[in-house]
Amino acid sequence: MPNFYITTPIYYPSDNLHLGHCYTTVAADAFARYKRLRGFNVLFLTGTDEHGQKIEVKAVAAGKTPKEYVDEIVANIKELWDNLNVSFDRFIRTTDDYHVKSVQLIFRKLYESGDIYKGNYVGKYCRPCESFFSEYQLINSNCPDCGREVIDFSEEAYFFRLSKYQQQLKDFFGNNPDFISPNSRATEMFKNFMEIGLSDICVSRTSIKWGIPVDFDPEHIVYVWIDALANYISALGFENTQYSDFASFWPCDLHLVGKEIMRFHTIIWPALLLALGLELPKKVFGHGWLLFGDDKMSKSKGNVVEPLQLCKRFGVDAIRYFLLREMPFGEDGVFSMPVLIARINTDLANDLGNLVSRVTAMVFKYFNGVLPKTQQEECVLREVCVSATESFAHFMDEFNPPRAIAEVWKIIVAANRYVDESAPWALAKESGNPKLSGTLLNLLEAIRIISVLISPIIPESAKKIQKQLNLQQDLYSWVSIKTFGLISTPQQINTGVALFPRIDVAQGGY
RNA sequence: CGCGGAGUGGAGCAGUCUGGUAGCUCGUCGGGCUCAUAACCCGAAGGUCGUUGGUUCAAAUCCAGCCUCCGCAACCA
Repeated sequence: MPNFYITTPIYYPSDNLHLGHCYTTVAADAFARYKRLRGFNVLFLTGTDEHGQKIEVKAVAAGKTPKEYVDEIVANIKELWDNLNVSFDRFIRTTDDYHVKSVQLIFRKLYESGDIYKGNYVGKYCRPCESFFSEYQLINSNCPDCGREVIDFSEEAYFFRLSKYQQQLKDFFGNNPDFISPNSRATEMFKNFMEIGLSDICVSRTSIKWGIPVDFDPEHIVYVWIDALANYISALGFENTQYSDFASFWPCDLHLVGKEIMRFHTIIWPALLLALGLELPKKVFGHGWLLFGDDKMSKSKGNVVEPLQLCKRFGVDAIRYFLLREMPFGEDGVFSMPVLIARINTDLANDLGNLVSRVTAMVFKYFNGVLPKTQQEECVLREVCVSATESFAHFMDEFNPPRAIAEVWKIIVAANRYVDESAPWALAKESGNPKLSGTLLNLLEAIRIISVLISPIIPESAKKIQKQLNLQQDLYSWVSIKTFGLISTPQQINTGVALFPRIDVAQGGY
């Protein structure tokens, strides 16, 4: 069985997560589930990046130690992933002992090889904000956050020789055109950074206390680059004894990240790996942002929709479906209540939910819930199912959920049309017409295939549908859905409640 | 002249790489059906594809200029 290693970014638990974080994680989950369905041995990693000044400050304000503070948030995050049915295999926290150990060993290794050296960090500092800025971040020579005066600042720090790897990185990009997806982001990275030239980056701070100390120079705290990025290999057991999956799962198949951290994952991270003599990841995919109204959704702007509340109100799968269906491939998408509700009502309730409902209802109405022994009727659905399954796989392999989902809906739409055109209620009037059971069999078959295809997207609903169909488990495998016509009759099916109740906007649905 | 992305019927988008009668979803209007979650199916109206110019037998699609909006711009996890 081939291995597949997929990661989300590790999230910063300075606050509870918002819907944007959910998007990244749910997308990664859908890919992980899809790969498992295709027979891959998947390792799906997520976690939290818990060090740094912002958390230190937040904890003090809350009257807690940093660890107490993040423990609480991390518990919330795990609850959130649980509610969203995120099937991660491993959860790493940068405060985990084994990670701390790995980071220290990595830092030491790079120092000994000369890729890390001691130098002087020069910048601007805003006292009230306790923040550092580079010269050109300043607005009118003042702090970009509060507008007050900044002072010159200099401290001893360790630097990583990023500049040394410029040519190697260029060569790598040239030889691996698919390394960065989508393509527009590759262009952006190349034009904005590679062509301008890379300079060394500062990888330690003495002004921060909450972090991993450099073990041979404990005044210095390892700065976020190495601390956070190293999670992808420490979680496999690189330079620690907690796990031993490095040999089998590295290099990573897919780092799924937001577009704002592309630079770290496509330039700094590969350079660090080169310095360590390790293989580079196969792909970094930079997705767009979930916009709320017209703004980027962010904690500081306060335009945050509470993910747990959304799940409670509309159901997990409605939220998962919305996120995966609505976000254009690699680009920004917009969230709003009306759009969410429209998606639920039209796609989920009217198309999918109603299809399952009307077909199963007919099996009960005409056959008391047991479809009798019958011949397969030739119909258009066979062709639609086969081609949609192929296209679905194609788009999922390209990490393009919206297009993949659209393929499933081609089957759903065709099945609804098939019901109308074959008019089972008319067939039912001629008692004993074998066409009636044959028609319903075709519809159950289509629903079977639909249930498998959507299982990575909306797993809970897929399971409910499969329970209603009441088929043997092996008819829900990927191999089985390539063939239309595997259900044998007689077949008893189960009743079920409405999969996706319509949201009544007039009744104050939101 | 910092870099990149976007501009397509009322709304949201696909199509642009590999030129060849402009497509999807929602909405609107008309019709059909009655199995179903007032759901489903069919049909219609509606766009000179931001703008100007060029290449071509032919351009939303290629080239050049311009306008508008957005994001990024090295230590902002």
